Amino acid sequence: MVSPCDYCRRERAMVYCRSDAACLCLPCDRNVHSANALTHRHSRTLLCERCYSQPATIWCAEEKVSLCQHCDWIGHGSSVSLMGHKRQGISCYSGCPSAAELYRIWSFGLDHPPIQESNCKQVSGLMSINENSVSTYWSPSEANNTIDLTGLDMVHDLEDVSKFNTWIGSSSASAVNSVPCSFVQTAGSVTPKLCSNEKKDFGICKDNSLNEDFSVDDVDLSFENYEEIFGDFYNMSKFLEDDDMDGLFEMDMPATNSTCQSEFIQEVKSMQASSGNVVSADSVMSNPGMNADSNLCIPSRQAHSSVSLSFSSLTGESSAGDYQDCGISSVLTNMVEPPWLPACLDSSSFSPANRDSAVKRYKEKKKNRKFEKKIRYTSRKVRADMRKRVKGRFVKAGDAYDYDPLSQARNC
DNA sequence: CGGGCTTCTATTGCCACAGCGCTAA
DNA sequence: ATTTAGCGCTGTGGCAATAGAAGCC
Repeated sequence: MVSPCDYCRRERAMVYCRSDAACLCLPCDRNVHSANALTHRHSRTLLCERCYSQPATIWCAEEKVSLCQHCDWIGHGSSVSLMGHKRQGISCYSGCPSAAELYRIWSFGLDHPPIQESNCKQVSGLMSINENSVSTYWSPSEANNTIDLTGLDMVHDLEDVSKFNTWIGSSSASAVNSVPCSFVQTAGSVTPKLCSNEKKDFGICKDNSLNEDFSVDDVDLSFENYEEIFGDFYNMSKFLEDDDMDGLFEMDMPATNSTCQSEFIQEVKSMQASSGNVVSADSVMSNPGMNADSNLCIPSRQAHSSVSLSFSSLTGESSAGDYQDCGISSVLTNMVEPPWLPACLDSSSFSPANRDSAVKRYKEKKKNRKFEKKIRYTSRKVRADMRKRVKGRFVKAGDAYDYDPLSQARNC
């Protein structure tokens, strides 16, 4: 039974917002979550196409359906034949991603992008981070859970793991959650570990460092007219045939190097220490399809290293569980390789010159980045500065006060 | 090792009201 | 089509209350 959008009650619900516990159609998803900065951070994912009530965590490439853990378990865990289905993790996104980015996120098995560039209208929005699994899950009979390290053409001499998060077989919880890797923080070092039963210290980097160069800056993403774009989402073959998605987004392209990674680790540690909370990202977008299948134009490692990520408010406004559910925790723990990447980037666009330019732009933006309070209305500030208070609260003009900002005594 | 206590730090809510943005006349 | 009036909402800063973490016994 197809679920109607909880908001408009007219369109078919396609995404599930964990924060709102609501099933939304894409236009409403955008409307609701562009309302303010808080709703902007709500993590959403596809809706399970079986039960239409739970967030999907799995994309079954064979059946071409998105499934929640429960439905996946029922569907794939019970039958030997179905167990062999090739599946990918579906992760969450937040903010207001563009049509192209949503396409990239959910491009499992798509041959063509859903839109043309002209459909992509830029408005403010946080690009989110792809939570990409780091390892490849195979059925035990195939590879004994070995991690597929193919395709790791290390530009920066990093030891890394495959970006593919496709697996076959009955998915374990860790696999389904697409959180195959996390860090164990020890004194002075960060050691990655597999969350699955099989531990393998594959080493994010030789010096246990991560890439600092995640852009905190916003990346504008958005699109309008979801209907046009995703109206037939489930019939992917009808998507438009313009697959030239390059250039749709200008992305910061930070370099990956061990020094920066080390600094970044320290930043993360610092944030963890200061927040006392699980470090989480406010904007998380995943794109398992984009690199999970070789048919989908797997980007090069170099390309991965050049992707900008948008982090802010790392203190976690949503519950840790929310982020964990959608694998965001592993975004930070797996940040060795920013996974958010256009599906079919031409490798030539990551030439050394472009890369240097991108790095330069990134550095400049980072340098100029300010987290200080921003006054939007100076007139209101002036008024507030002049206003008299009682215990910090504004009082009516003429009322007795205990704080006069204009008082010389207070100002000294 | 866990509980209770203290200390420290960070976050949140409150207040009045000018002015913004929108709608209706 | 333009102007005006009215209304609801936003944002501004300092303080107190609250929450949470850390340290100690």
